[in-house]
Amino acid sequence: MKEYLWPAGIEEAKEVQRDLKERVKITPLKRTPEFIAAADAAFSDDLVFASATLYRLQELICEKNSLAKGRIKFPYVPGLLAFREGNVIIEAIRRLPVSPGVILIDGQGIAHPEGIGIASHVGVVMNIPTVGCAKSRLVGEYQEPGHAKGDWSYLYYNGIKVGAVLRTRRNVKPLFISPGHLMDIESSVEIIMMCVSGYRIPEPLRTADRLSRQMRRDYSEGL
DNA sequence: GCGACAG
DNA sequence: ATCTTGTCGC
Ligand SMILES: [Mg+2]
Repeated sequence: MKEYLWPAGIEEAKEVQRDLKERVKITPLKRTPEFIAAADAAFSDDLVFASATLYRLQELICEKNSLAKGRIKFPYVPGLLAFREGNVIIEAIRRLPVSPGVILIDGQGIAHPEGIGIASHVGVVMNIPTVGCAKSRLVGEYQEPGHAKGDWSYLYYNGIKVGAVLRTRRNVKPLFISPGHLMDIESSVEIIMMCVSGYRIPEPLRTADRLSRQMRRDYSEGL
């Protein structure tokens, strides 16, 4: 009665990361995908509500949504976010009618202490290109980007470029973008900018965020 | 030992 | 992330 029932403890989780990080591939995205997906999660006392949404990238129009639910199996530990919401998010993405050409994840890609944030983790597991889109910094140094929409600067970690600090809206706090898998920094910035519709957060992620919270609401109300 | 620390 | 009303600024 003192044991936590996690699939993997802190140490085991780190071992999984050491294994997965070797499979992360950073490379420019050749062709612009037709479909892009975004995923996010909301929480209640002991449940994880994940959602995934599918958009046509060029038109930026929503095509489909999907959901998945599970029990919380891991605490939030900076650097180990994937073990808290990764699995449920992956299940939600798998429930989409078509496999997306690229996925946006709420969190870091390789801009992570071990080079394997949740976006990279999900990308490697699903073997699909992913982009990490975080609202704040986990690691790295950078110079404040210009104040105009589209301005950005590189994010460095241990002297290496690991991402971009991107202004998606004029005079508003920038986003921390980093490639997850089968993607590079420049391609990531391009993809994100194609998804900004006037708000700081890219449209698909705004939708995923709303869906997961709506799901939690409906569930708590017994719907 | 202290401070930092995605969601 | 979540708990929550009003308030400031573009
Ligand atoms: Mg989130």
